[in-house]
Amino acid sequence: MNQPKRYLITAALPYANGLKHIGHLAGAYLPADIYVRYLRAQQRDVVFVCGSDEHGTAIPIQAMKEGTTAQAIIDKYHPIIQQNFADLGISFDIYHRTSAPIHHETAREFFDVLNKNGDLETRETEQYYDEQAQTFLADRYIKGTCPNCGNPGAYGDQCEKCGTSLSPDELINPVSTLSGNAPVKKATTHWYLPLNRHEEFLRGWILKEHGEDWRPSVVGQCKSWIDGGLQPRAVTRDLDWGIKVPVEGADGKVLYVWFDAPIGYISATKQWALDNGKNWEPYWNDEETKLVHFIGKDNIVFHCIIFPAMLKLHGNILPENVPANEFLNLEGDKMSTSRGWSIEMEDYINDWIKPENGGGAMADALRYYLTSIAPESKDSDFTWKGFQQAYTSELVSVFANFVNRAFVLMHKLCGGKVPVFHNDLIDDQDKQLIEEIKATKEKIETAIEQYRFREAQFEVIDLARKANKYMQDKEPWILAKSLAEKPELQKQIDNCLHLCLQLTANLAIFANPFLPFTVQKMLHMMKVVDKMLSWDNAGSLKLLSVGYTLRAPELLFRKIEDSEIAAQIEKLHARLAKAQAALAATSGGAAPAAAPAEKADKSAKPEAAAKAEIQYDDFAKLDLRTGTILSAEKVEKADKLLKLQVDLGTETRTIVSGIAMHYQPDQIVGKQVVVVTNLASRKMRGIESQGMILMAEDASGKLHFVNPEEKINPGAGVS
RNA sequence: GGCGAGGUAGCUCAGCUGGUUAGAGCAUCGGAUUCAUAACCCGAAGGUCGGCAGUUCAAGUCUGCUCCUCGCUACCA
Repeated sequence: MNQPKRYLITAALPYANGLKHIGHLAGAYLPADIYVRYLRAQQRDVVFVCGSDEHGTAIPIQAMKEGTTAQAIIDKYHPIIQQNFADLGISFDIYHRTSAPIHHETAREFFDVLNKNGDLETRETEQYYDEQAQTFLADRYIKGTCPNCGNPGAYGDQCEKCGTSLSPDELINPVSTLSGNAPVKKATTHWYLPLNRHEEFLRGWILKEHGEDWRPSVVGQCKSWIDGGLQPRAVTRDLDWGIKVPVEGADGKVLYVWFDAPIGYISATKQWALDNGKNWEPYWNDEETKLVHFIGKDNIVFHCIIFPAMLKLHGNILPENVPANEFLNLEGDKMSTSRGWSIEMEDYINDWIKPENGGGAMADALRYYLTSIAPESKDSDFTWKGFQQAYTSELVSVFANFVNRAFVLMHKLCGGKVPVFHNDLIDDQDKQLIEEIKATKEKIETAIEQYRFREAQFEVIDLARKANKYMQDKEPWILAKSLAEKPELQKQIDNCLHLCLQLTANLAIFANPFLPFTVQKMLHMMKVVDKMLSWDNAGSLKLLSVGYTLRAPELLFRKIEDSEIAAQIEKLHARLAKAQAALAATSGGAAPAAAPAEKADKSAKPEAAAKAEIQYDDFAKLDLRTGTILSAEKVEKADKLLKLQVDLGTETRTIVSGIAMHYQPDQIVGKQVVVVTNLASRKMRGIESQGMILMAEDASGKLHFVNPEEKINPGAGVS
């Protein structure tokens, strides 16, 4: 598609259960915004849609925790996130929300079409059901003991302490969080999207058609999924928060959030069209529309496999590209809101973007640094020092300094007006600079169109660098000293500054997608209007009219003091300490060691996970005994498992334990441990495990043996 | 364990179908300069291209093995 008729650009819908951090910004929203601003400058027909993802179980769960309703949660976060994006210059054409009626209609229609066409399957399965609440329980509504780490407050989909993904069936002693009762199994029917039917299509479309133009990591990830065998995926759930399944008798069932969320792109487009008197249909149905999804790498499977399969079945166009980014780390560690190691967009805005702190210029400062370290091909690292350095030595010293020099000199040496260019005096340096301007245009075009924003932005600064050198070589301030005896030198001064000013105007065009706030300031100084930023004007040397009076220079950026950076770093650590303390307080003295950032973000902080009260008889069912580890070896093809031989006095048992990440086999031989000896045996990795070792987890997530103060005889009862 | 993506100067990254002394920006050091937010300009130093073997006249670039990081996945009592 060389010149598409129109573009539809999407950025991943943020989940409306909390604030979003700068890693999200760097991963999806910023690159998408740069791309869109670039397209707009080219007068392309482009719509940039995004919005809050407001369904899914984490929303009502969050509501329970905050003691409010699901509706209140989304009504709280939706406007905050929307405003955060606006403050950072992310220029959505619409920031919609999936709770909107038009989205419900759109998603139901979508489901309906697939269902009526026979593109879905139904299956009956056994699911946990809360008899008191008379409802099926979504995974998140079931709690129990984590089979991996023993955390008693693990959820049915994931243990937040150890980060393990779970299914409700794996929980030990499952309990409904609605009534506190043990749930029962009950049959329920659900609709499935049989992805397995589309393997051939996906293989051809992704691997053959886009094997070259999509990012290697995206293609690789897809290939991995397809090769792993695509399975039917449940499209509906038993839950009361979401979009009702549009089928007779499907009461209490809603569309699974992964199904309705991407459809949010379509409903957002519809709403945008309504608001602007446009027709939405070509954007999703016409082959000449270029659809691009900007996402983080955690979203690849949805946007490259599942949603395209849905779109194809529904008769829509498919994405032309899905430029997924990797992750942004923070000062060397994974970013995670729940762990307290993150910079929320809101934090940055409060500390830097408020008018008294720097305003839009500081939004551009963040945009600049995040783009310069964009995790396009691998995870990258945000550091405050790096932020300050990139800002000071590139944005300010090279870019802003050139603009300032050109303006100051123009005012000092050319009477505050754009000087005339004397064509008869043009020299090789002038010609070369002019060539550089034109070359920059093409370099930026090529880079942006291939989603290489880091490189594109580099070219902007690089042009400013060349401009600095040009000015340095020409030295108009030196020439000015001899004007008295050689008045003809004024012509050379004029030529130099004429070019520098035209180049400044070009810089504004080039920088516009990246630094929109700064560029507005430049336009003001040059007394020109937005229209000048049209991409067609790039490369032109007639952007500023000869004789035109320009405003006095004003600094584009303020200085960032070392103390500010030190304060931010300090703040970061303070927040971490605070979050860790809060976690420790609520989860019985333990904090997650390394909860996966994304997963942790989508769920709220673990709450005190007190188990239901039991009677002595319940406890007495356990047969706990001391044992001594006689030998330990790593289990083949399993990262976490050790196979232990444990001496229980009267017998020696084989126990498989998930502690390999914490102990070397030879470290633990001879250790005394406490064993649950009457636990039903279970086979793991082909080894029969005849018991369970009790472990305690410390605040860092490390496991420790629970054992007698002094060594005693193996087989001693514990009670 | 399986799969995927990466591992190139202190940092962030370029290096296409193998071919002159492996490049850029930042940081560092030295010099020059003052129009400019001590910025700009010039110069220097800095890499056995994760490791080992192989193919080749020639490998950062191809093949095999291996180590490390990240992600997905399996295992998880």
